[in-house]
Amino acid sequence: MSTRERKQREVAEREQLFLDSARELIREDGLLNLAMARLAKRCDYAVGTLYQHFASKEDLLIALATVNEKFRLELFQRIENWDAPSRDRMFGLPVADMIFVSKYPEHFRLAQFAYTEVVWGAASEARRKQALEGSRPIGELVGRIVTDAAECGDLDLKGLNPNELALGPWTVTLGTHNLVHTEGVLEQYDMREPYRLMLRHVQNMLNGLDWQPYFDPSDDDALDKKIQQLCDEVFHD
Amino acid sequence: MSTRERKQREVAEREQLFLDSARELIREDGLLNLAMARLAKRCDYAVGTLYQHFASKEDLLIALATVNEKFRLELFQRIENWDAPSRDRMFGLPVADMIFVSKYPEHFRLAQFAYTEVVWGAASEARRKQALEGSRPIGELVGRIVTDAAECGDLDLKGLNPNELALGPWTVTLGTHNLVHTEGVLEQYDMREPYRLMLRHVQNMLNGLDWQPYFDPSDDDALDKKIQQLCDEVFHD
DNA sequence: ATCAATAAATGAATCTCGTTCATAATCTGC
DNA sequence: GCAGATTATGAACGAGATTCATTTATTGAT
Repeated sequence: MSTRERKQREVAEREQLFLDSARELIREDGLLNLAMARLAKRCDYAVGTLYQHFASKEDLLIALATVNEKFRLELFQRIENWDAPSRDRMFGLPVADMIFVSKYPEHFRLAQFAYTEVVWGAASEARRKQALEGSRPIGELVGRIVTDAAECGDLDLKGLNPNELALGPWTVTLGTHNLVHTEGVLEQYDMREPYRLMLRHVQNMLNGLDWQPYFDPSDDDALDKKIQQLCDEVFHD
Repeated sequence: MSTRERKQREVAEREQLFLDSARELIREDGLLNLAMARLAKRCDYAVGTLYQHFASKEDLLIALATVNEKFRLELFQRIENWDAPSRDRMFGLPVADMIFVSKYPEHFRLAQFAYTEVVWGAASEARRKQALEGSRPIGELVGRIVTDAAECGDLDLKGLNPNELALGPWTVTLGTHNLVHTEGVLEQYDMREPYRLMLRHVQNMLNGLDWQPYFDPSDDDALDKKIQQLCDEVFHD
């Protein structure tokens, strides 16, 4: 029955339109100025229609964060499929995040807010489940890289499970994303290149974990080369 | 003129009352359910009076985050004055954060939100300045510990300035705080003790930075002993 | 003690925005 | 072309942030 399929496609397209426009509006006016009525108007639909897709404003925010993460997962997958030593793949993840941020500059600000108790709690059960389902593959992917490293002898887990070990680099990247979105603070300490420092500190941490082969984080040229290599071999676009 | 002084003290006390009550309300009903009218009522004042202290709701949130950080600074200062090797003092900071969190469990959720562009932007210029002034001593304190470590030979900065180096452990702790307040995620990976992992990963990172003396992060007993030592010698209360 | 001048407190009124739902429009199968 | 079902609409409602005209309290001089 092609009518039903067309219908479904139209609904999906409309949802995409709402989400894309929401992203635009947030970029223009900021997260807290996102108004459901304005969003509906920009899309030439009535507010009621908007509410047929999203149970609440919070529901929409979670949905938006979730679709953003899909693109992030895609970048991560390209890293996973990259034929390189485990340590380079692990290091590739924060590099992928930098690329992700350049495409979705508002994502981590949104995520910070969206996964907050109140927003999370005001989203529908289905939406929350969808969000968790969406983040699971990322966790699994990182877990696989860690497990792989342990199996091939690049890394000793020292009693941690792969997720617990991955938490280290995870907090470094998450903390950096959050600091970047914290007004005034990085400026106060005159740090111009937080993301470059993030990469360096991830390398520091991987060294601290004895993840082989050792990398000299103070060697700026070597870091540049690694990044360049990633861009050439994985993100050539 | 004692009348004027009394007046000023009364105003300051009232401001404290507003802030304390706001903290209570947030703990009870969550951040987004904080209503200015309810807050005023709980304090037995009219909304207009509340607005004589805070230019807006956002202004109040920034003020609240700022006073919380004062207590955090006090804990950090006790670490700084502690007569111990530089590495133990550096490690003491995340331990202080754990104690801080047990006293102000909502602080980092609030901070996450409050330092967001929109809230930050809606606060008064004076309030923002006050917030930055309040955070500066913390940065300086951490910077002093790093500088001290470099000077006494425990640490090689390898081209970073003290703040840039401190950014590493900072992102680990900040990232952890944020993950703790992110609903559903840590549960998904079955991580029961995020703060203990935080300490372990900070040690990993300090090892990666070659901050002497080396510490074995996989030695659970040694970690327990370090924490116990800190509690005995610095936080005996 | 009294009074005018000043400062502070008040809360009803306004405005914005999220959400609902009775009604209108559209679609579906016959 | 039509009855019944489905979907879209936007006016109406409610909650909450903010304002400001009015009331109340304080001060200093007589």
